[in-house]
Amino acid sequence: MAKDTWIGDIRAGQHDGAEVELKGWVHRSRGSNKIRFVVLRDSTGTLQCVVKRDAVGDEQFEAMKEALIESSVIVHGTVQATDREHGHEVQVSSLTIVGPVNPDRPFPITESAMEQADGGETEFLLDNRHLYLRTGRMTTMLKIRSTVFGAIHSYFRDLDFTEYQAPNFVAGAVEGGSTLFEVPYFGRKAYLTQSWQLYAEAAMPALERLYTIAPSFRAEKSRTRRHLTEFWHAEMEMAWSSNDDIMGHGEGVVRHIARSLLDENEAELSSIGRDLDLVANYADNPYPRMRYDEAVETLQGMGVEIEWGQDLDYSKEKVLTADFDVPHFLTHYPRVAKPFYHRPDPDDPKYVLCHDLLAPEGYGEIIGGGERTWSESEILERIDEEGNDREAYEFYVDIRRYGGVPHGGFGMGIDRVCTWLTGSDHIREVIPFPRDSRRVTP
RNA sequence: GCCGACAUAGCUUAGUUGGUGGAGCGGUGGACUGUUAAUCCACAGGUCGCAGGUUCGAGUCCUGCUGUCGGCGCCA
Repeated sequence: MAKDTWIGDIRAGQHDGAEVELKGWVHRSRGSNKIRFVVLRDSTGTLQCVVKRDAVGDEQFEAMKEALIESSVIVHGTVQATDREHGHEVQVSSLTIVGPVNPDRPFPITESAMEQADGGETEFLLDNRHLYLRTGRMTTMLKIRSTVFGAIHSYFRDLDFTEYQAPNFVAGAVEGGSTLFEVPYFGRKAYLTQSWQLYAEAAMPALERLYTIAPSFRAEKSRTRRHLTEFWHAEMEMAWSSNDDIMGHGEGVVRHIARSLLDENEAELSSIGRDLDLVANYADNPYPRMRYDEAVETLQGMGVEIEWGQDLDYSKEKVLTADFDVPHFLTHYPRVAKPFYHRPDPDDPKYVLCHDLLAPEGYGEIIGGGERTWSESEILERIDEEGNDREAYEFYVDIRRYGGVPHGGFGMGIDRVCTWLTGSDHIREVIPFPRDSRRVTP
């Protein structure tokens, strides 16, 4: 039963002249009542199969004629190298329709629907997501996405980081003010996690260097092309490290992702129209670091209305990054603009030792991180300062009572990185079943 | 939470100052032995999102509702 012949291999010339058994789905079918050209699709590509009535007999020929788009079929035939469009085709000797498609409900996704969506993902394509995944564009995105996940794992594992899992049911918030998804929990309230960070800090004295790839949940009613309510979060935490050390790894992992895409998915990137030189730029060049104050001065110099102490919102990030040709780090935000766990700068406690990584081309923030407040007295002071409940963070504070050390980490929005590196118009383009404030189905 | 758009066949859409809703794709039937979004002929397919209102007459104008999309804020 197992499949052993793949369209990608045939197109690479590995089966020229050979008899093959090919399993796949009908992508297109056309022809006359004596000869049909069936473009077959599998996970590795498409290939034209030539079905002649004389070769397969009336019964199989009629069956093929009736097989609609996305019918699953097994064909036997001979691989032939040709000068025609696909380079290779299969001369079919026999075929079986495995799973037919009902003509009352034909495959509903048309070229015009996809062109019109232009990556914008119409309601129809979102409703029929299980079928949209089969289209070339979505299949390509899923392959690129897989490379990105693999690259994150290989970056951290090659540097002896340990992969570590935090709970997804939690009792309290990480981000001050962010909205949590509340779930019933045996008569109590629990929440879906927004970040593994607090639990990562708990394991930091044990593992010293740790990372995770996990979903995070935020109940924000955001209506933008860069937000999901469930997104994939790559996070790392490291003992004995400074803000600069952490940024080094943020830059390292992003450049490694860009390099991996060039090494493994050049054809896929080209097929969705991505400029490879841009991606190479992101892989090969260092990412500059700029202090918050500098950014504010730059913006003020450009005539943007901004006061010191304000967080930089997306519209300001966009103005700031307009001329950037690689991602830039923004560091040393005002203490008042950031949550309690950021460590105040010992040289000037008006600031915290933190960083955001801003992607170019207007894609916005892809990483947020920095040093953590690590002494008991300082963390209590910061919790009180923000009016948080000490009790809710008891275990978090307790970590610091047993050999606290300087440490830090970051969180990276993997879906945002995928959106940016593929040059996509919308974060929904790079995840199979996107979740936002208005959609949990299919 | 705030602001702004949109809703016509399975899909993508046209529809002029209000006057009998068209097309392409897809489907069905037929023709065709080398097609590349194949081509050609024919047929089927519509509560114009829902509910009211104005009018002799509403897909078109007005009100409300629902849904969807985009932007802001917040963030990754």
